[in-house]
Amino acid sequence: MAVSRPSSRTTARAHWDSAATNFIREILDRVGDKWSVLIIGTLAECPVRYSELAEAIPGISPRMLTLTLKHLQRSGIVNRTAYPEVPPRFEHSLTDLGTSLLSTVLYLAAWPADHHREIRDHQSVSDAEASRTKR
Amino acid sequence: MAVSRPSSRTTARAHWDSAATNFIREILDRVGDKWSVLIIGTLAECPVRYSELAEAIPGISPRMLTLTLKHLQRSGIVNRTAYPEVPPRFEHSLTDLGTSLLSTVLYLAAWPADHHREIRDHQSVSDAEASRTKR
DNA sequence: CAGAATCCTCAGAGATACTG
DNA sequence: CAGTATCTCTGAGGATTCTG
Repeated sequence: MAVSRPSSRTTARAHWDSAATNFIREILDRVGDKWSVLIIGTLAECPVRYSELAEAIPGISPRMLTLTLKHLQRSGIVNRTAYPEVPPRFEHSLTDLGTSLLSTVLYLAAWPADHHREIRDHQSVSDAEASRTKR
Repeated sequence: MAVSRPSSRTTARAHWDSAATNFIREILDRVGDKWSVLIIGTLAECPVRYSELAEAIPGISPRMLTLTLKHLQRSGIVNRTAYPEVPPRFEHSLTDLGTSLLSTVLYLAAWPADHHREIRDHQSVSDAEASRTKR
């Protein structure tokens, strides 16, 4: 990662340059929220209608679905195509950029799957500690 | 990604099962916030003291640094070691779990770097559209 | 069907000041 | 040095209702 390490010996520690933090913000702005990843994952295979999205993602409100979709469209992740039919149909699909993002997100989602045991083991330990210090 | 696709033909669309959404929540809980990734990245190479972290991460308040560190400790990402010296010294380092998370986060951070051009190109397009519709 | 508008709330984030 | 303790305030997100 792009961390600048000043050559001067007076500053012993590296610090984040603004470019690196901007990269972090860039992805977190796109996939750091509650719904984006789920939407991106749902659009993975084929174009999806608004109501299908709402059905596929339990718990999302129409408001959040619309807002997140707009956000993803602005970010160039999602395409929205209108079909002037009756009843009206709007299909949402991933752009090329969105597809590339999907693959990194899949990588991300693999982490808790791969480390399931370590995560669970740690939790029992730290829960025990918490109850001990509380007493 | 673990998406269940019901075999019944009445439901055309896949929907997220709770295990899959839990995986998403799991990482987002850990790296979805503003500071966690920066802290994890700073701890990458060697143990770091509290004040070094504060210096390395511009703009973080003591409160957020403490809060995020505690959160990461609870999650088993970060170790905190106290050295009973004068002046007191506390070193924070990545656990094994934290190191594994770091590598997936580095992968994540590569995305905006790799797609820098596409992202920028799209932004000029959508900005132009925005100003056109606004008029 | 696919949303837009409106209202509400409450957790997260910052600033500031204090302490073992 | 390495944190707490308060206070405040913004804004993400939910519920509900209305519309092209």
